[in-house]
Amino acid sequence: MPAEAKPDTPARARPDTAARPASAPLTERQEARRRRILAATAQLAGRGGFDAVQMREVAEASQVALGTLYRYFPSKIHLLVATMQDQLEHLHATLRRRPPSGDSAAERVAETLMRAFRALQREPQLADAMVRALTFADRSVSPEVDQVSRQTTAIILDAMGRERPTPEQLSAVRVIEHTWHSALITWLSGRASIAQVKVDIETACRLIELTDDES
Amino acid sequence: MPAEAKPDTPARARPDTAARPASAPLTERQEARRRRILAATAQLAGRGGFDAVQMREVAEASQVALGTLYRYFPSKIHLLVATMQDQLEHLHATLRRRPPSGDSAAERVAETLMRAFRALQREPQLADAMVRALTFADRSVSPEVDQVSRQTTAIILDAMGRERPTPEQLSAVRVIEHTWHSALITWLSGRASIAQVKVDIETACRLIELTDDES
DNA sequence: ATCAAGTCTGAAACTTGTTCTAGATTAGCG
DNA sequence: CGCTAATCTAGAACAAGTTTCAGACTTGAT
Repeated sequence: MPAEAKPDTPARARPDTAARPASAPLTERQEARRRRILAATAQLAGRGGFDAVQMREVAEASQVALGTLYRYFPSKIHLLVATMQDQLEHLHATLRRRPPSGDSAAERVAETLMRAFRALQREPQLADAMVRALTFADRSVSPEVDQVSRQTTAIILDAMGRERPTPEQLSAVRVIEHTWHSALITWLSGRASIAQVKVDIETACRLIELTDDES
Repeated sequence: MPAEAKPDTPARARPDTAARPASAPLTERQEARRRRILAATAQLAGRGGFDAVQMREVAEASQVALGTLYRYFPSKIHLLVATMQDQLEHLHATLRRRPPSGDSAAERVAETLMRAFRALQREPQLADAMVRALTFADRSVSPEVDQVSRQTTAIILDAMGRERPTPEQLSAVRVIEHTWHSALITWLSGRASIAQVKVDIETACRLIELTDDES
C-alpha cells in the first residue's frame, strides 16, 4: 500500500459508502455507478481473489473513471470492505428466510456460522479478498469495518433467539466473532482444514451454553 | 502489494529465515546481515508502523542492497513475520523467567496473554506492523506464519501447567489464540479498548476451565 | 433556459513493493 | 595461490495503488 494513510479528512464531499444514508442522498445514476462498481469488484475478486481486484480494472469494468472510483471508495480496502457489507446483507437476508433449527442457542449459532462458512466456500477467492481487506484495514476504515462487525453480531444474536442478551452473552458473542474471523483466515491461507474450522467454531460456541438457561 | 504471489518456489538457494536452521548454514557475515535487517525493521516499524517499513529504507538502514534484502526475505510480509518470530522468542524467554502466578490454568493463561499484551502496548506501532503482516500473509508465507502460531501455542501451553493436554484443551487453546489475534487487531485499529481486549481474553480463557480438573 | 457548483472523465504523475541485470566480492576447494 | 560458483551491490525497470489536473458534463436553483 504505497501512500501513507491520510492524516486528515479534508471534508471532501465524497459519496462515501452506504454506511449512513444520511451523508449524501446519491442520485439514481450515482446509485447505479456504485452498484456497478461493487458488482465488478465482486466479479474480479471471484476469480483471482485480493490481487485480482485491481483498481484500474475495476474502474474499466464498471465504466467509471479511475478518479471516480476513488471518489466512491477512497481505497482498495474501503472498496472490498464495502463489498463485504454488501454480501453480508445478502447473507443475513437469506438466513432470515430459513432460520437455524438447532435446539440450543449454541447449536443454532454454530449452525448459522457453518452455513455462512459454506457460502464462503463456494466463492473462496471472493472470501479471500474480503477477509484480507477486513483484517488489513487500518484506522481510516474503522467505521466501515465496525459496521461489518455490527452486522455479524446481529446475525449471531439472531441465531441465538436473543431477546435482550446478558453482558456475559455479549462477551461470548465477541469471542465467537473473533474465532470466526481468525479461523476464516487460517482456512483461507491454507493453514487449517474445513473440519478444523468447524471444530473451532463449535468450541467457541460452547461459551454460550455457559451463560445460557435455554430461551 | 503489486506482484502476484509467486506460484512456484524455483529452488533458488536463498538463506531463508531461521525457520529451520537446516536449510542453509549461513556464514557469520550472513548471520550479521540478517540480524541487522531485522533490527532495522523493528526500528522502522517502531515509529510509523506497517507503512513506515519501506523496503528501500530497510535496505539502506541495514547497509544491504535491495536485492540482498529480497534474497533474505522474499517479501515485506515475510520480513515482518520473521520480525514477529524474533520478538516472540524474546517474549517467550522473558515469560519463562517469571512464570504466571494464577491459581487456575485459565487464570495463568489470561495473565500471560495480558502480560504479552502490555508488552505490545509499549510498542504499538511495531505491534501494528507485525500483526497486520501476520493476518495479511497469503499462502506463500504459510510456513512462517505457522511457526509463529506454534510458538504462540507453546507459550499458552506453558502457561497452563500443560503436561499432555487433552484434545479438548487443545481446542480451547485454538479458540484462545483466535481470540488473541483478532482482539489484537480490533485494538490496533482503534475499534476496541484495552479493557475490552482484557474481557475478551478472559472470556475465551474460561473455555479452559470447562475442560480442566486442575493440574 | 441559464448559471454556479459539484461531478465525471481521461491521462499523466507519483509512490513503494518487487524484479532484473551487469559487474564486483566472497567463500570454499584443489 | 587460483579458480568457480555463489553472493552481494548499485541501479534501472516494472507493477499497481493513489493523487492530481484540466476540461466536459450534470444538477439544482433561480
